[in-house]
Amino acid sequence: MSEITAPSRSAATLHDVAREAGVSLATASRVLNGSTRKVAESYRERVEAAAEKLGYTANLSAQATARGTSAIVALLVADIADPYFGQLASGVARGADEAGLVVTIAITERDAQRETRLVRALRGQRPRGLILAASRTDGPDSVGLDAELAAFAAGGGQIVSLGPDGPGRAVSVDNVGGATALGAQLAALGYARAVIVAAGIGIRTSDDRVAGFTAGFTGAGGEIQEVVRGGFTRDAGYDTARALLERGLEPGTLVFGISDVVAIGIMSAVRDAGRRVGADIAVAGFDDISTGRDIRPGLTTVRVPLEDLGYRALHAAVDTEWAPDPQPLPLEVIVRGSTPPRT
Amino acid sequence: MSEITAPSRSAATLHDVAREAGVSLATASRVLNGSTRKVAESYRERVEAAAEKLGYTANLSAQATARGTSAIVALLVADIADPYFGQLASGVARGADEAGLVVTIAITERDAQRETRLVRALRGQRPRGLILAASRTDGPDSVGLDAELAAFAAGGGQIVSLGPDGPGRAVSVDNVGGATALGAQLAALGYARAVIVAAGIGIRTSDDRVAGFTAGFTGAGGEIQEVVRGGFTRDAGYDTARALLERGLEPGTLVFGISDVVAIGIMSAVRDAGRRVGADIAVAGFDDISTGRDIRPGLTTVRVPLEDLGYRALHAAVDTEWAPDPQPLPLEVIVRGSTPPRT
DNA sequence: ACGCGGGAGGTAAGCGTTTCCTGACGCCGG
DNA sequence: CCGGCGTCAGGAAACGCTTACCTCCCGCGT
Repeated sequence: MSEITAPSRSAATLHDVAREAGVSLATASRVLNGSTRKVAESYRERVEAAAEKLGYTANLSAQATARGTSAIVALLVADIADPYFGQLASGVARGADEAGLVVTIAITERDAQRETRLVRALRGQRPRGLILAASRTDGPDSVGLDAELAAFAAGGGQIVSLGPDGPGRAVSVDNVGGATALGAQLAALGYARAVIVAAGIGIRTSDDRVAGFTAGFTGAGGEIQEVVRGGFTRDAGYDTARALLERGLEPGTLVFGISDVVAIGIMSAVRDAGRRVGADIAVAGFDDISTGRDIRPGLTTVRVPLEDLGYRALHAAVDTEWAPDPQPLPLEVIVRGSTPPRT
Repeated sequence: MSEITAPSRSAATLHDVAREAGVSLATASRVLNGSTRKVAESYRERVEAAAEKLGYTANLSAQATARGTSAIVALLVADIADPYFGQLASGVARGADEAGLVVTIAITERDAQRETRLVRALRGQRPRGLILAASRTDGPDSVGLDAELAAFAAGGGQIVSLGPDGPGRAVSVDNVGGATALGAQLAALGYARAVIVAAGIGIRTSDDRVAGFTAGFTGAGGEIQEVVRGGFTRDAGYDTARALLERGLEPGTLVFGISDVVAIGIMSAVRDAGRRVGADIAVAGFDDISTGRDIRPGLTTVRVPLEDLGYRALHAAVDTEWAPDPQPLPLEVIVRGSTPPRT
């Protein structure tokens, strides 16, 4: 037992530990926070015991200022309640945990100004890396963002973009290839007419999927009747599909939603219009979020390894050695009941 | 134009700004980072211009060490890909953004040891508050956790628990009341027999919902045939329901899943067993996650304002003035197609 | 004209760590 | 027995920021 430890209002510091162990700050630091230097076993034990006793945990902020580098990775997503981003974030978090890093998360709500503001706020933490998962458009609003990102990069931070042409390192999947395969396979199933519910023009993910699907579908003899624009949300899918249905949609038409979330909205709109998903109006999506397994009919889609993608993004953000994947991750088409064979 | 600014490998510091503006550190600090003291307009402008020019953003780590208090709130969830936690996290993030705080997130994967480790890691950031949303059990593993939480609280951090009897401030909903209402309403719909698929004994949320549902259902003349134990996941629901179905389940039985995620698993199991959800086996859940809207039949459930809950949790974590809600948030029963009237 | 008070900028002492550098000590070879 | 060298603990200077305190100056009252 040592002196009475006042139930302090602030956490134990390294100083406290050193005093308790009867060693210098330097020694305590070396023992507790990975230094390459050797410390005599007896000292080491004393320090460890003291730390344990006091419940000491290094103050990461102080560590960051002293070391000039933080143990933080920032993640920017459009909407964490969206399963797409949820699964992605899962992978990021797993990788961060393995690497002993902490993830801070911010939500853009798909608002460019907000995104700029958030990047600026996150920049304050001097994170090692910043993962941009909020599929953003390069509209006029992006100028402020670019400045923030440039400042971040200038400060030595690593930017990672999901998708092939964002700033920083890129982690991407083969949207074009996956969509092409999907289109071809659905045409082979007997679909002749398709409508695409896409997001805005200029959003690379959307554009690639539209292009791929179009190529695959028409290449196999199908016809794209229309590409309508919504967004990446369930409600966008619902509303867009609803408008489509009101204008009239022939039975047997296939509606391709740019993502599963959109496709799920489409399915609901179809049903609310009194039509049957599958038998009457076929629906396909993209991503294979886990919900797709549980809705009926099951949603035909393209499987994207979202968690894996998040994991890769994390590594792209923090590894010093990094090479872009030689080719984007290949994707797999999954046919379920929402697109029954049509013969 | 001033001297040549080397494209530095590290971000601009307050020092740089002060030099650029030709003022002292103190003045620059006062201008840029909220101080009560007045600074002459001319100085203010100079500093602001310099900051703008250099793309300066305060180093939050340094700020935290200097001020002795961080702008961070930590959030611990079981699984961020689970829509329940996703919606919750949404509310937390929104509140944090409003309050100018940053959220760091960690994922327990429902593993008590991991949770302990994560709390320790998060503690390193000296967050203002720690929101415990990972519904944890108070098993033997919790002793390490309790020590970490105590240490966190001793350091002046505010702990917030979701649910009525965790450590720190509590933010909770009226699980008992909601479940009672649900049970009563379903009994009134004509259901006479129910099976409950719950999580482990000792998990308060599960216990409360079981107790409430039982009270409501039996109170209105129904009979609880069995309470089986799984977990809070979709797969737990699926597997448990599957076992139940293999043992035989009379048509007209109601299966109450402890959460929507579980109920969705149950629905899939029912269908995979060749039975019909609703007409044959009725299913009800709890939470009203957004997926419930899009599956067919719609899932009967109790609406929990998850995002709002997250928002409240954030405020419980950071507000100095705080009083527990006089009574837990009331909940609303939502009857959908998964429990058709049975007459 | 002088003294005094108050307003506002600067100086410097922290905050909790890391890390460079000094210096004590022990061991070896000559 | 002494010098040299290697080892390892400790002192102290950073890191980027905040803030208590000091100082200076201006304007006012008498």
